[in-house]
Amino acid sequence: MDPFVSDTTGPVTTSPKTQGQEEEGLGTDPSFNSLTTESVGASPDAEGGAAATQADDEAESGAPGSPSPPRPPPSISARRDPLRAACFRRLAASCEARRLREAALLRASKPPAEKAEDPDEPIWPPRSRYWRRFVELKTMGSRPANPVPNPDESSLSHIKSQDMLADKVVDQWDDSDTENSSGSASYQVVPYKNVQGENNLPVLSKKRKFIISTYSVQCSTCQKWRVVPSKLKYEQIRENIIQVPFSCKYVHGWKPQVTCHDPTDISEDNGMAWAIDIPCIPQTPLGWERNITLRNEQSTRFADVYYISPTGRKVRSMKDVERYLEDNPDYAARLQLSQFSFRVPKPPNCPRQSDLIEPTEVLPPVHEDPVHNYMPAPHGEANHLTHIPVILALQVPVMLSKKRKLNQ
DNA sequence: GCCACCGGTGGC
DNA sequence: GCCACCGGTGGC
Repeated sequence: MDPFVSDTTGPVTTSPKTQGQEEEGLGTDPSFNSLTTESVGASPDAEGGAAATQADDEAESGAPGSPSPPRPPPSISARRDPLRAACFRRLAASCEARRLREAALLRASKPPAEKAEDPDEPIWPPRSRYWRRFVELKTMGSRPANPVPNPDESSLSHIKSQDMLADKVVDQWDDSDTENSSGSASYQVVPYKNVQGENNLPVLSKKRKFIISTYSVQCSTCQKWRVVPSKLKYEQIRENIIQVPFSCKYVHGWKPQVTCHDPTDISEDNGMAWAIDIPCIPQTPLGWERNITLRNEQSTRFADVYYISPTGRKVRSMKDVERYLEDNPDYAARLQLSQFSFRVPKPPNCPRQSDLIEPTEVLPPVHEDPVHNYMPAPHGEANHLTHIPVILALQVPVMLSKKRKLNQ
């Protein structure tokens, strides 16, 4: 039996919360029913932001006719941690590579005159369909029939709105409705007029938020990365990955006919930031939400983990959980502290000394047909200037270092 | 005033 | 060295 096909009768996990989550219809449902992104950390200012924004800054300062004055380059040398600085340098390089790739594609598909002179158009991330849709609607000055919520809305809303969001995503990927915005216009960035009839355009904050938009698991056999279509499915895999090492054969639970012979779904040079997750973290209790906040590159730590309770309370530590359960004995009867974990992901290529796995050894090859073929649009693309999409990756816990030692 | 973000600190 | 915990602080 496929332990990761959760719509079967025998899910691997046995906890009540798992069963409850299974009832939400994960499994083979390809409609991406966990679209909630994890809100993650932001740099307090544009200058001190992640190096992922470096390409953005450079592009802005170098763009002809740019209203922004040139900015000084990020002070990589000033960073405290050389390893972390190297990580972010690689990230910046990958972002720049992605920008160049997509810019080239855009040039090939768009007449030069058209890409013109819209000073509002962002340089990085490259102009995507969402931005073009935004410009299109902005030009039309239309009021969508169904203004949709900002994807940055409270993550708590995901439980009740997963199906709705999934429907929207399916609609969003249907280009045939471009002419008819009623009902299925892009839910990402939609300008509309306020009651005074003024254009209420999205506010481009200076804050740069890391948004976990993609969940990926590494095959224990071929070491290729497989994108997991939902956060809940990802958490199921993560909880059991030691007992049941992930393999490509389990991918058919959400994407049929995938084997180790197929190219990797996603590679580390796709322009997104990566965070390597911790195995065997218990699934988030039903009604709760586990969020990861990536800190900026200058911070002494990579990320923070917190839970949002069903009542909306944010807990940041096990002590917080204890206090919450003391204050809410009704929940205490159904919850155990062991269902919570505040272990944080680590940056890619920056393993802790105690870690055996070096991600650089298992880099998958580049896939021409990346994750977006069957993944929902990352919320991070909703606002290009502020959101940096992050891949939360779960690496197989294999003793690669031993293998390497044998080879040496 | 709230809260996201950050860093200090102490335990292991 | 790593990590859990939590208080300070600045932006909104």
